[in-house]
Amino acid sequence: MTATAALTSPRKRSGNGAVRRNDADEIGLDALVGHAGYAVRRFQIWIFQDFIRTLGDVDIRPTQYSVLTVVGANPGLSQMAVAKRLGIERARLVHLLDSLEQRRLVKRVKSKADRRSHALHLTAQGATALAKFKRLAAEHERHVEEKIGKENREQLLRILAGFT
Amino acid sequence: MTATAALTSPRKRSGNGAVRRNDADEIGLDALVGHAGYAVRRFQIWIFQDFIRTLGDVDIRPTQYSVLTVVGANPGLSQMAVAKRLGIERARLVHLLDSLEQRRLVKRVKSKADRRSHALHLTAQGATALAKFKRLAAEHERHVEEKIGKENREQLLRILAGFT
DNA sequence: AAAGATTGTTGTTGACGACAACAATTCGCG
DNA sequence: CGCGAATTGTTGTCGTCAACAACAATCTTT
Repeated sequence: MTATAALTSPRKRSGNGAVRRNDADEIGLDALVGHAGYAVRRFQIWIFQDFIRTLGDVDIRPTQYSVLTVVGANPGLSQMAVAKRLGIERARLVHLLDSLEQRRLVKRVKSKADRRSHALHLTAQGATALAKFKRLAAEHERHVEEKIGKENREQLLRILAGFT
Repeated sequence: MTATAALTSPRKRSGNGAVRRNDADEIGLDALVGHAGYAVRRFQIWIFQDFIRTLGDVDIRPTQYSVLTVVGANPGLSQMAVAKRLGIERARLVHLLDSLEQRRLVKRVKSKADRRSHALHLTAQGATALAKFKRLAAEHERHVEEKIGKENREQLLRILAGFT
């Protein structure tokens, strides 16, 4: 089960007689191939890069998109509620909202019911912008489908549904 | 397909008559549920937290583990080769190796063949330590299995095999 | 009314990815 | 052969993100 790499193709050699194995595809991952976390991590990096590239023109990153989506679907939520729902630190959400509010996509309304908290709403501008973001995000999702296959993507969503 | 939350359980009310919907399970994610990236991201966070907790006693993080595993399976690799294979910036790998070398788990040997590069090896101490890390990592992997199911984990590894 | 909890905010720390610059060394090509 | 181009390890900066800790303002509990 161990040295997979050492057995196959003839090795390139440099000036002297030393073995060169710099080529990535000859290097075995050993135990790493059995770890879900490694594969998931690599996939997550790929998927975020594609998302960022696909929504590059509108300059929206995955976390910003998730906040806009949730606020759009649940107007009036407090920052605490959004943070809890998305698994974001409330300290971090502060900066995210600062940015989104500066761009006039979201507004913080002082809650009458609980004067500690802010009720979050999309601006009119934010609502139309979000519609565009969703179209681009759907395009990104098609990239994912092309990469891993339609059935695999659906299977993946089913397997991981519990984490949303 | 929209307001899933608004229909069910009776709402808690605060002092006045305002509706409270702070409870996370009442908040809809809207378009987010169809996005693989969101699910993958949440899962990846969960899985890394479990890895870090399970290997907490030995103070090894996922990236460190991946470096040790690859060096252990391919002694003599250059830093560049390891970085490329694992998708790590070579600048970042420098710090990772600094830490691992200080802990006497890895050593950088000046390569005779190419005097620019370092050949990476586990120390004897590093080899026995890695064996322990692998046992703990296998324990972590069982946690994953318990969380999503044996078949689902295998399915996941199959779907994402291309990213390793 | 007093004690305790919650909300938004600010700040710090550390892991991480992306980039840019640099010296030492090797490689490619004329 | 020799010289310019490329590679390797290193240092440094910048921005993202998770995890904490502290704080003032404001509820809630008793």
